[in-house]
Amino acid sequence: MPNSLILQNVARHIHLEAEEQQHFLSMLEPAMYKSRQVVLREGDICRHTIFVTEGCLRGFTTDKNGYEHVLSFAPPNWWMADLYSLITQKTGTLHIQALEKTEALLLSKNRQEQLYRDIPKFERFFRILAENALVTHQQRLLDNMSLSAEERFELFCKKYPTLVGCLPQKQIASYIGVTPEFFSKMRSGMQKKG
Amino acid sequence: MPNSLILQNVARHIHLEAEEQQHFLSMLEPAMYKSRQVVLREGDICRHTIFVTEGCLRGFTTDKNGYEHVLSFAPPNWWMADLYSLITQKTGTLHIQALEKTEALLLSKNRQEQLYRDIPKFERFFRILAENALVTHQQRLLDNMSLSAEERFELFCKKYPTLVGCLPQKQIASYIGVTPEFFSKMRSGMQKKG
DNA sequence: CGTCTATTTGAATGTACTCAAAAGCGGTGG
DNA sequence: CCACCGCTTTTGAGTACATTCAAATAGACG
Repeated sequence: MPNSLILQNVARHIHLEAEEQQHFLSMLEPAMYKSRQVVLREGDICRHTIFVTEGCLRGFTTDKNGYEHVLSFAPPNWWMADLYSLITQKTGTLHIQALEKTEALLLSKNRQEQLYRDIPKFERFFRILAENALVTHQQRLLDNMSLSAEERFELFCKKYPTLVGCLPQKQIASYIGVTPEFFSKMRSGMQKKG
Repeated sequence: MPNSLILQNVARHIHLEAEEQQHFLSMLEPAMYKSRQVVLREGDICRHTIFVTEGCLRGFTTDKNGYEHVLSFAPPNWWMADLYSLITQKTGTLHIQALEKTEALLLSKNRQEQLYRDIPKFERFFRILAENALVTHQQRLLDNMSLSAEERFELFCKKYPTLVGCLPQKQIASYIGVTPEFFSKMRSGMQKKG
């Protein structure tokens, strides 16, 4: 079941023969995280690309005042890593933590490089993945610069309707870039209007 | 000269044989833009990946109040495109404009896809390019959420020392996400301190 | 149940914005 | 070469969006 999810995910961009599928799957290690478990902490070297099959991860940093800033959520069918650390194999700044009981498939840095050699199509796959993520991040950057907190929240609701219901407000506040206190006030203010 | 610059840029991530170099170069079209010339406007479909060899481009959006927000600068040796529009071939939201007299090499969408077929190594090249850009944008997003305008400006000065001197303040203000008025006040405030 | 965390509410504060106007600067044409 | 024009930068006053700190309330989980 986790295997079919990831194969389906890969199939969105490249076609694999049956043997290639098996080879790819053989490179993955399953992993389980319990709610709140820390998957990667600031200062660690990120050694895996993570594919979530069940549950939800969050990637965030902690600033000098101790406030957390969420970079991304990874519900099922999403990829997650501290990309800077993964690429450079230097210590990173991202925390990755499970928001609930989470199952994932891990592709180690070494195996990923092996994969590029064995099945070059994966260069294409991860190129497309990176390009799409880049588009998303560029848009989010522009949204953060040009929209009010309220508009950013509305956008979040439109883009991630399934997440809105199940995430703690605190996490959404941190994602759109406001304090939980302000987020709460904003919401009660919005209800009055419509 | 422009050709050697782009070959050097590509060589940072993949090795090309002499014939491959020639084939690659044959796919590029040179382009010249005069100062302030618009390269791509909002609503256009982006049909080329642009490599700047001389001068400087800026990519920005205009919000509903008419304010501009700079997504990126492209000095020599940098790539530029409206990636969303380039990937989807739908109309985009980015403006691209020359900040000064600028020379560039253009790789059309069609040719780029041809390039992936002819020389699959380019899948790797553009994967690495996209991944690095993604890391940069992720970091910038987090910086925008966790740092003050002053800290963001200091970071900009560190990261792009060559750009700081030659760009109009207005453009830097727009990149770090403040109004030109506030940027001016911030700078005069900073000088007094040190 | 009791504890721990998330959410709400309030008051005071601050960072950055808006609008308006003056001053500076660079290029262009007479 | 100077004068003018347009654009950028500066300065100031008033304002707004969002934060900080504190405390009360509500939920979730063992």
